[in-house]
Amino acid sequence: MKIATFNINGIRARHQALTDWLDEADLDVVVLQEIKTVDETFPRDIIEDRGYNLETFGQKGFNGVAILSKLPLEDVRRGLPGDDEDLQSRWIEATVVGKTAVRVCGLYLPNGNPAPGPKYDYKLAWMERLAARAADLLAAEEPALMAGDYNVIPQPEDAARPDAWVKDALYLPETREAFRRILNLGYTEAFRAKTRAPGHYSFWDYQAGAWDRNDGIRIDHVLLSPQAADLMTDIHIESEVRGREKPSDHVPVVVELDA
DNA sequence: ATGGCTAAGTCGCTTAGA
Repeated sequence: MKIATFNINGIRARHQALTDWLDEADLDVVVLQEIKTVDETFPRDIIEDRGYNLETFGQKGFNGVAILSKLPLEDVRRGLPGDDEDLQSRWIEATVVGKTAVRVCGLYLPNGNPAPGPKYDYKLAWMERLAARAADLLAAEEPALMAGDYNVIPQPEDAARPDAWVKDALYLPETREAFRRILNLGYTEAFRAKTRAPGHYSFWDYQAGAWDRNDGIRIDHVLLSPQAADLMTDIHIESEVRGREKPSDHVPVVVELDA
């Protein structure tokens, strides 16, 4: 089962980039972030015409997540539990049944800048709620994964210029601690299970020629429950996508499970 | 401390992103 996460940065502005990639990548499941539209104006046809089932959790203008799957999507849930007042669309999950059933969660973790401030408080509170959901998923003792734009640079080797990020919400010690707390519940960070090498990024800013200078950061992650980690056969970052026409500022991360 | 770019809504600027 090939599962990808991709922050698309506006689904309506990214028809070509998304469909070109979908047509060549041969995926079973995709979680998308920053669709930046309500469900009513999501371009369902470009997805469904390619044989995907589709579940969206949109929002006007910002945020918004979706799950695409060639297999049926079962028991779909929208919204991260733990705060009924939270109106931002940043979490969707569903079960995909291949050889094995896999609980697939797609997430768009808050950016949190500027820090300190209310946006950073929201980020940390959201990460607390994520930890609670993550613990519940582990308790099920089944293959589960949480994939998406975490807006967390876990380690210095995950940035081309770590010094430039020391006061940023993506890299503050408290952010990285909260991310580690989730990992330490018992999750495997899929990409780091494959390699400790520096220089692998998933985001390059549109500004200042960041792509041309390879001034990137790795903030799109896949976390695996132990039962899912046992099934992982490969993972890679599709950085080449960033160099195409009218790209997202993020690139897809693709994990393969024997499931 | 920055804000060189991009998307979307409020539609000629502002907000948000990271």
